[in-house]
Amino acid sequence: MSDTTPAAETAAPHRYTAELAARIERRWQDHWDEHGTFAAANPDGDLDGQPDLAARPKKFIMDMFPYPSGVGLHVGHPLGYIATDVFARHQRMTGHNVLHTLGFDAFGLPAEQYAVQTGTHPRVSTEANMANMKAQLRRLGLGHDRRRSFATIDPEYYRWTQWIFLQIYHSWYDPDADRARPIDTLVAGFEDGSRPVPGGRPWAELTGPERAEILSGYRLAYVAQSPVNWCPGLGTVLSNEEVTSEGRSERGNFPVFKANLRQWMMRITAYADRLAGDLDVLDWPEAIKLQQRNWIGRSEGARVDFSVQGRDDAAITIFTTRQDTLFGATYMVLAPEHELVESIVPAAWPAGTHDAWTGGHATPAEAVAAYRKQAAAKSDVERQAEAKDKTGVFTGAYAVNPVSGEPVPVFIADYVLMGYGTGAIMAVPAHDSRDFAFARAFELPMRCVVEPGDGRGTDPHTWDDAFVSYDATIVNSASDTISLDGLGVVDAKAAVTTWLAERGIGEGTVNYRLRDWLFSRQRYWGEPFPIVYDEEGTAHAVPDSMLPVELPEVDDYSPRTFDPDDADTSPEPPLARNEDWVNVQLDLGDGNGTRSYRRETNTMPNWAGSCWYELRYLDPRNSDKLVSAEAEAYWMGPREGEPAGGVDLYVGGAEHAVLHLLYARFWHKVLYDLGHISSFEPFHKLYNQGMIQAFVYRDARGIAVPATEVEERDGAYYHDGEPVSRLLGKMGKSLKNAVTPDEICAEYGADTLRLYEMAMGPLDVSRPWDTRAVVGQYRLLQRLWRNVVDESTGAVTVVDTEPDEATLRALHKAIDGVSADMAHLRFNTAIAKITELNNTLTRTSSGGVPRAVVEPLVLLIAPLAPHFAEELWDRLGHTRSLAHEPFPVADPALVQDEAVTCVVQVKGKVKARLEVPPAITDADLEVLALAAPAVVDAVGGATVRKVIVRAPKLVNIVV
RNA sequence: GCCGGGUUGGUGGAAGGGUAGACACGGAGGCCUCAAAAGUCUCUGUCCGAGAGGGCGUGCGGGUUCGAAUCCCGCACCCGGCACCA
Repeated sequence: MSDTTPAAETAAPHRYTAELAARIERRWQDHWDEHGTFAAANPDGDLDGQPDLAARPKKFIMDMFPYPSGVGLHVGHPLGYIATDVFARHQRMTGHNVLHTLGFDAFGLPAEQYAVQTGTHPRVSTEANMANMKAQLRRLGLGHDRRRSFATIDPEYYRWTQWIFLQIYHSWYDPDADRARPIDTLVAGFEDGSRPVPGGRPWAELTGPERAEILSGYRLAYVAQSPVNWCPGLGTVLSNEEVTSEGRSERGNFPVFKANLRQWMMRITAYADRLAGDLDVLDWPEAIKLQQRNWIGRSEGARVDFSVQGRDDAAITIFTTRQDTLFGATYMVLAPEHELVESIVPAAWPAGTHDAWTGGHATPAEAVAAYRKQAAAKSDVERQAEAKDKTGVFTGAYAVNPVSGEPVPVFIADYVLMGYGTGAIMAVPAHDSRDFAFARAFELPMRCVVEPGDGRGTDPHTWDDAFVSYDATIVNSASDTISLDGLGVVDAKAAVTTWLAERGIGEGTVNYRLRDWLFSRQRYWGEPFPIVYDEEGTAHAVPDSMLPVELPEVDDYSPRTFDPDDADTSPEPPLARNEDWVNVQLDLGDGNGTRSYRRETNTMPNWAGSCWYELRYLDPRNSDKLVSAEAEAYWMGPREGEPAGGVDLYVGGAEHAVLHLLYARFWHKVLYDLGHISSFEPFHKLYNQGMIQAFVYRDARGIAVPATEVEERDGAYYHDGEPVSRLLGKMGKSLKNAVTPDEICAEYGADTLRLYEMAMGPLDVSRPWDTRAVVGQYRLLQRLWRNVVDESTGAVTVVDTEPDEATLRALHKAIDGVSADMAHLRFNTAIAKITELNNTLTRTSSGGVPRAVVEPLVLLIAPLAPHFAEELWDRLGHTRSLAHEPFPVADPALVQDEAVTCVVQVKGKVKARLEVPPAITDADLEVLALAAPAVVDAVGGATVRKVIVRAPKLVNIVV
């Protein structure tokens, strides 16, 4: 494995080799474990005991925890873990009480699929995978507080996941208080009459199921019959967030169909506004904030009622963001599923109905029924593929444009979605490209009400597309009661909104793209719902005292999957097969005594466990509460610079931008509203690490060949003599390009691997792995080792003489730079500065390196190469781990060089370099520069028009 | 289509509007060695030149500035997100 031959080992038995690195690493990993070096102290509770630690400023540093997959880690996986470890170690050395640990997200599809593949129980394979991953991670020297680690599959953990579910279930969103409150407060309102009961009947007269049905409309977790994403290939339903824009499952890439099913939902839409608004106080990458904002899709506009001609009792309510174009609404469209459609359809086509509008049907009822059937049969994918071709049919009904009083025909068309806004729109073909396309196809009238600024004229019939602009003037928009002509878009909107509100036919509203979160899955390997159903089918919560509802042992835990393309299938939860578990006799403590119940057989999605794990790290053994108030306030409470509170640094992949991060924020806010925690955001600072990529080599058939067997000749690549293509891609077993941390550790040691991963480039950027280049960091450690230890005797060679001033300046410059880089996660440049300093020492200190320089240097590299640094620190005569040793602090007086190179430019070109003192004045420098021979030559007697002096680094002479 | 982010040597990458290419890999050469490995030293953007030196250079085209990889405008390409959301 090592490059060293036996002969060299005899010559240099104390060289820093892979073997020595392995010994050192094992030794220090054991030492840290034995001494609990990375234990973070809580202010109280069973993790207390180190008051001096708990008195320090805290830093809560977190990684997105892993799924314990069966294939093991490749070098890309630990990138973020190493980065947080380096940061955590640096923070520990700058006087912080640091909480850094790692748990496992062990429920869910990947674990289950692997278990199914290997034919073992998910718990058995998952636990084996976790043990394997823990061993792989331990080898990297990650400084985790092991006492705080757990897995989401631990019953003691998912007991609290179920508890939180019940908290959400037992809550409703009070719009007046703008927060979640216990459902009891709602019931109390219904009982005493202070809040009208939906349906109008007194609460006392309602039956149990009727009450349950009403409360379902308020609960933050509720069961509803609704169109959901059904994925036969996975055998489960999926949330909107888990379906790609191509209408396929994010996992497995199977087709997804709309099916109308009774499923658990989470009322995340109640939090849409806060989830969008609170992003402002978070220190997150703008790209991620933007993705969340887009997903939530807040849009301000107005609700407008259009009366239906000949029907005093019916009005069509639409949502628009362009109420300023109301005069331009020349027709309306309802979604095919809209509930009003049937009631507005007349018996016969109105006289003079355009042929193109009827779809060739004899009556409106026939036309509507045919179109509805056709629309329902279309999958989302088909619907999207045909997005450009607008289809629809006239309902035979006319509505009235409320401002102009003109009749407008009402269509149904599938380009209007039932799930957004009110499922109905006013169509303004002149100023909306979709309406324009539809109007062209159906020969509908258009009216220009926003003056085009591009010289196309005001006759829409001559246009190629709609004129869409927010920066333009309204025209053609006047009636007896209102005129918008001459107003800008913003003012016109305000005027229309006011006008509508005065007449009670509309108001300004806000709409969201976000839908409620589909929360149940038909899987075995997930948290059971703490819910049972009585004989009438009414859901009841399992009382807290009966938690956790444990996942039963079953013989057949594999999901029932189907032909991926067969939409005519329906989900079958594996738990439903277990009648003994499903049918129970329970006393729920609600006064009804022991009764028969059926358990809920769906399980929670794998996002559930990751929705709150940050909180459990704080107080992992608490059996009374999910987290003690003191621990939560200490580690996550709001404070200066972190107004929402939360984790100080959360590192993970950008692929969780919407899913995990949105769900976790939602749960956190519910817990905050209910008074369980003091922070109202879970993650204050978020950082997305890049991906480690690897070259994928493919032969003529397009099949990946093992990357290690590929040879390069003259810029081309060959495998077994055959040419292969090369493309940068992901690293993975299936692409035959995976490099494991174990291989690199064996060949160079974990410290080299850590350094290499951190030195490759900025943490947030993706870059290709290059095994050949790892040796560079190995050489750095060897050179630094040699500056301290004699390779043949093992003796420490540092000297106690004072370093010269140049060395001292180099040291303090490095300290200064490395400190700033560490604090800002710029580990690549920190390593460059350490390398530079070490190279300087190697070059200048042949008689032994002064201890006063080596010791700070060892501390500088300690967060990056901790075992290596601990070993040298020990050999330098220190008896305690350096984990809590103060990080070196630069002396400002020594940070600057004694002399700096000043560049003298003439017309922007460098003509001379001067060595000048850093404190030189502009005036002195100008004199020096103008006198330099090379400058005199370059100026050549021309008139100096201007001299720009930026002492001490630059002079620019303009002639 | 809309919204983000990016494009710097053979490679990964450095550069608060002020010496472009730090640090590292790879490559070339020297030293050490019987030899090799390891180590170490020098060179390594590109073109012209024996050399001193000079020209050109941060995806392309403009602009602002004494000075632009960096700021502004336009374009090309790559990556990511959303996608009939009214």
